[in-house]
Amino acid sequence: MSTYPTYAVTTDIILFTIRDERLKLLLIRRGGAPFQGQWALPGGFVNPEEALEAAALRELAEETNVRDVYLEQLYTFGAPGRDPRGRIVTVAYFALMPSDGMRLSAATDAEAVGWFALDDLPPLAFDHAEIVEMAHQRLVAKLDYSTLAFQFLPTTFTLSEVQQVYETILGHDLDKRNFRKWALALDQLEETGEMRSGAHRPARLYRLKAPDTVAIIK
Amino acid sequence: MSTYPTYAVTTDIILFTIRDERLKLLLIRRGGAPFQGQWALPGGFVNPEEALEAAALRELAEETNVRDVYLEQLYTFGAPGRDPRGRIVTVAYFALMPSDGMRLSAATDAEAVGWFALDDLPPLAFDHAEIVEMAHQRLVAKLDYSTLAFQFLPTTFTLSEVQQVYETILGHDLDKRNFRKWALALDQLEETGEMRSGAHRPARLYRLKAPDTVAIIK
DNA sequence: GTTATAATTGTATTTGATACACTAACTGGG
DNA sequence: CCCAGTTAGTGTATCAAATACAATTATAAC
Repeated sequence: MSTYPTYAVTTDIILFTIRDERLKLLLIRRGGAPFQGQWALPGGFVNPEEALEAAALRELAEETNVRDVYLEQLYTFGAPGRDPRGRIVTVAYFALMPSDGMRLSAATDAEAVGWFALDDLPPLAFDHAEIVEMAHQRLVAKLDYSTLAFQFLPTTFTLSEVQQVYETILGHDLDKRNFRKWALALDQLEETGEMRSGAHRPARLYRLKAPDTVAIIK
Repeated sequence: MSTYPTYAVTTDIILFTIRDERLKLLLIRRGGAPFQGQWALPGGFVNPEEALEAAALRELAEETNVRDVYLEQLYTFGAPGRDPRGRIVTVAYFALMPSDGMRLSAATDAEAVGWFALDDLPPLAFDHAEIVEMAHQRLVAKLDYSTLAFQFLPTTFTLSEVQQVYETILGHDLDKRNFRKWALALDQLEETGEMRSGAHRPARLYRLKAPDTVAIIK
């Protein structure tokens, strides 16, 4: 137990949102070597006194100016050779945020930041394509048995907006009456009493009973 | 990107099995500091050219002489201060094995190896109690939507044995007819044609159609 | 052969998932 | 002010899956 090897540890963040009725992913263009100029997941090295999750949030804020996201650990990637700089162990975090209220800004390591549709990604640095694939699978799987999808919505929302989120992620349409029946039967929503007025018939606004919690609904 | 901190990386393994109709967990008694003499999860440092999963399997074999288990990554624990020796990042793996055919032997770091009922654990070293708790939650959750539980069984088994596994993990009895109907409707089992003879009426033996695969059954 | 024990089997009921079409409320343009 | 366009909102009938529930069969031990 006297001596043991050490490795660099990073966090990478797969941040999803929904824009223009498409599922999108946040990428940064790498400013330095390796893979200079290529698109990659935001992330970076963990500081000595910093929790892993805190490192993920800090990197996301530094590189993209995004804060207040839903975050959960996805998987840890540590195969030898996955980074040309040497043995690097990466703890990947999976994040979701609503479409509104984000302010992006390139900073620090990143020359540029951008949202990409998941079915139209550029070539990615490192093994990031694999990481994104796993995150996508997790997202789709969790739609089924959790209230994860509500993390794509602002604090108040209409049922049609919820349905839109599900349809976008699943990639197909859902029956309106059945969807609403299901959503209300979850016992996770309450009416705000307010209405959203647009160009047409106003819609009731709802909110989550427990806004910051993702419930397992089985 | 010129310099960055490095940390020790370990894997810990939470190995479950079922013995004496109870869910049990494999622990080792620590031979060295810190927490000398306390019970802990098997695990250890990752070698420079070794994949994380390979490290978990190697540690398990070295410390307990257990091989050929079902293994999946559980979670990565990296809080500063979780190990008194310094910053150590641990990738925890969740493992299952059938009750038969195990040969335990203490070796290397471990003074002793033992199986403990999950509801009767000794005090554990480090943050291992937290890790075990998470592994247990994952196990129970996956019973519901996967064929994970079959990894507790040998290659051929009776339906009553399957039911026993479910009842043990869930902690309550299940209706025999409904359970069998459900199990066969999974379309994951096939009859071997053989029977298991015991003290009473012989039972049909079944096997998994895909023995080394855990299917998602939703 | 009698007893004890585990294996095996079916039906009726309840619950949840699905398929499906019309009316209501608003905005904007004429 | 009324008409056209568009989105919000609602109920029922059918099908599938989950549940509740008890008697018979095959073997070993005595």
